[in-house]
Amino acid sequence: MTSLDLFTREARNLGKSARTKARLMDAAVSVFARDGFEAASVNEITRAAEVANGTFYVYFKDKDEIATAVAYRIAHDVVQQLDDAMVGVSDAVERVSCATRRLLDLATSTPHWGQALFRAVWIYNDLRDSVVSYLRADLERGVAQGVFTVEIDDFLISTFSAMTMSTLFRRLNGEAGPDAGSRVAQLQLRMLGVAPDVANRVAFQALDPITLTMPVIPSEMDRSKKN
Amino acid sequence: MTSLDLFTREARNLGKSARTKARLMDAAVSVFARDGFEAASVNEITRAAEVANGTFYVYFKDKDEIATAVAYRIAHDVVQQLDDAMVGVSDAVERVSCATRRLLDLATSTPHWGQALFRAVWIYNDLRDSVVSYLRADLERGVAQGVFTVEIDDFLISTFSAMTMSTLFRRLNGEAGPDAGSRVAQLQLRMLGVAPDVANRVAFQALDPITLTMPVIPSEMDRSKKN
DNA sequence: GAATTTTATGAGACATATGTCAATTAAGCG
DNA sequence: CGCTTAATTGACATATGTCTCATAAAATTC
Repeated sequence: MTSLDLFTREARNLGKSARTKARLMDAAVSVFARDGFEAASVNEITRAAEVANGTFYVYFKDKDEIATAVAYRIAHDVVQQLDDAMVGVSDAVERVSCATRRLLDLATSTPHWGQALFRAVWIYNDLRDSVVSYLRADLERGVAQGVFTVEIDDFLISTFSAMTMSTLFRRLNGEAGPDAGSRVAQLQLRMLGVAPDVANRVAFQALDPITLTMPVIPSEMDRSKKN
Repeated sequence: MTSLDLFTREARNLGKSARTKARLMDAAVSVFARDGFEAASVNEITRAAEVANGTFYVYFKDKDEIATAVAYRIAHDVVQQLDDAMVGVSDAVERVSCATRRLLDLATSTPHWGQALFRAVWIYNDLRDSVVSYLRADLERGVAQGVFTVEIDDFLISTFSAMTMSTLFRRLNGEAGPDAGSRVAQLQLRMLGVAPDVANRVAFQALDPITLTMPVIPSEMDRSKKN
């Protein structure tokens, strides 16, 4: 078990069952991050969680189910926080740029979770859609404000997301440096129709250093998961 | 074995050994396309090739080796053809746009191979680099011609490629329609600094319908693979 | 604190994969 | 043809993984 046992910490005061489940989810995050979704095995997860193999099947039907549970939870928290961090910002150009940059900062600052987020968004389409609904709103706002000169539709949004996600991927692999967030934001803004000098200024302007953490809200979602 | 036994067809007049190897490679392509790189097993490949399990190991050390052989071969052919299809086009804007659109058309017209190409480029970094070296040349040409107003470096190229690749992915999944090539080309040109109206015109202008096919050159590369 | 329910355990049946090898079959050739 | 070499086979040893189930331990209730 690593020191990143965040689900566990969250479940500290809940029943034993909730705590065990949380241990498993934490373990899953680190195993997925280390070995990848496909290569990860249930055995490896239970070993990391320091529970017996059979215990796993009390809480999850199979590897896929724990993956989904973890993925949704992470994405939910991340989106929530990014959104919270932007109350008061009304300029669409800034919102779009900030969202990209903050997402990358956050995911990079906790690479385990970043990896998990990346794989989750990659694999689960509906999850991607939910992450992306916030983005759509900001893009449409920009069109309304007259600063974006593209048609906002699924194609654009997917392409935009792909730019962010590929940057996240390279950032996590060390192929891109700390300025990757600003750089991709700049390219995205140019693509959307923002004048190059404005894109450059906004994408590289300092970001007030809000601290975001990975999972925060001790929500009781996924209670009905056990069939 | 599917009807897309292209390696096999190519090896028709070669020795038995070459034909068996070709069967395996064809089988690998379709299994990889169906199950994905990681989920695919050697057993599944030999079953598809209708040869015994042991035969595989005569020709390839393991799954990775056949994957590499197939991947390099496909990428090599595709790049070759795209390049050939553009002799005489000197305008960088057109070159960049055509390359993206033609790659997508080609990969989509033979989805099996498109899948394999996608996964290959995704997984093998050096392969990506080789595909991408042509792109770099065109981008630099555009800067020299004064039509692109970005700095050409690894980050830009990766982002650019990610846009193409994500479009390929969605195209293969049916999430994007036939105009996806033009749309992504348009966005890429805007990103590079091409004026929106020019980007729009070039990306959507008709493409003379050159027929490209997946593997062409019966090259005898990877002869030294057998240790 | 005894009874009852919930939770955890880990051995093991079963499945599927990898890679090796001696035996078998097919090709090529004088 | 018959002989030699090349190619193919499939059983085998080994490994890894999934999931079940009888049972033990812990927690909760009365």
